[in-house]
Amino acid sequence: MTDINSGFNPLFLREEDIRQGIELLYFAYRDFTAEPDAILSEYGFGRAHHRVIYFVGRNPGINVSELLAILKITKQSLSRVLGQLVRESFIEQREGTRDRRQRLLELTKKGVELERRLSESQRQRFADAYRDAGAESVQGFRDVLTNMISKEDRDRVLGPRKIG
Amino acid sequence: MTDINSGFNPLFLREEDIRQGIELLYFAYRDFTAEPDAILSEYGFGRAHHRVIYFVGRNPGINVSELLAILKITKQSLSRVLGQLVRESFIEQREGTRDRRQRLLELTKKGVELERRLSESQRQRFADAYRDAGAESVQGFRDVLTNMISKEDRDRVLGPRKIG
DNA sequence: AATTTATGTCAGTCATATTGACATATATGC
DNA sequence: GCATATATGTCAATATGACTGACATAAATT
Repeated sequence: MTDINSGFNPLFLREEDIRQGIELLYFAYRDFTAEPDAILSEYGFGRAHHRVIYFVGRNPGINVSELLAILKITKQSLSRVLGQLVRESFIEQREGTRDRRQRLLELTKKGVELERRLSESQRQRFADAYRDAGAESVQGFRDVLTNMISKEDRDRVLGPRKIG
Repeated sequence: MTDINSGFNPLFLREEDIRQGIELLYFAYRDFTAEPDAILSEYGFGRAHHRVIYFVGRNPGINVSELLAILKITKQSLSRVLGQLVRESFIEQREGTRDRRQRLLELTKKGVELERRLSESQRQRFADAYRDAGAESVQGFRDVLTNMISKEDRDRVLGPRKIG
């Protein structure tokens, strides 16, 4: 096995490809979240708050059930985080019109500002990667990641959602 | 702003690209870790154990400091997880030869088996995504993710490491 | 009127991370 | 050889974000 990189052993190469893919995903995800995490800590928030702010911003008027379905966490877990965001006026709730039991969520002006600030750092990182890798690479990036996502979640990323 | 998808507003489209990238990364990472997480819970382990097993497997003979540098966690955090893995014979330690203070880590047979089992589920997911997206896409995937990783970590993923 | 649904809340637990302080053994520089 | 730096370990306290289980309320549905 001295010919590791010469293509004699495709099975080994495949294994190496996988390992590289795993590491790329691990490090990219970690670095991608590092800066938002730092911003959030200024507010005493964590990554969970970011996710709530993100998906409420992305789906204005979303109700609690649908938010839980996207995040795949329990209502007890969401409760504390969402409660904080509402109390500190990053998110506001209104009663559902068709169903008055629902709480429809949306970002306040303050919430929109924080969301912008958080995505800006990610936008920058993405834009840099986009520029350095080129448009074709970006399409490949999308295709591979999309295929890695379970069907259920895939619709969420790709499909034009109508919520609320 | 009725022409959202017609290309009149490149700034908006760029914004949409970013959002899609963010979501792809979020969902892909979550789904990618879901199956290993389930396997780990059989052993009473969590994702932290996976990371330790993974990087020790990838770098046999790694010492504690270098492992800490890769994981970017505190030694107190590592301690509990690594301690468990050592006590339960997934990882063994030997004294450094050049420096007897060092604990050089490697997987036991049992550890290698668990590592295999964990990566197998990820290998499968990656292989499926690879097949569906095609070889060119995989290269794009790699390029974009690589550019998203901070320089420091980039060497870790790409460079041939010699540790121990 | 009975049941289901949307949401909330109380209480306890767990995993993973943190900071700070201190301990020990070994290596290294003067 | 002594002083200092390094590699590692450990005790203690704390925070975040997740979990399960049980119970409560209001509104919608059948």
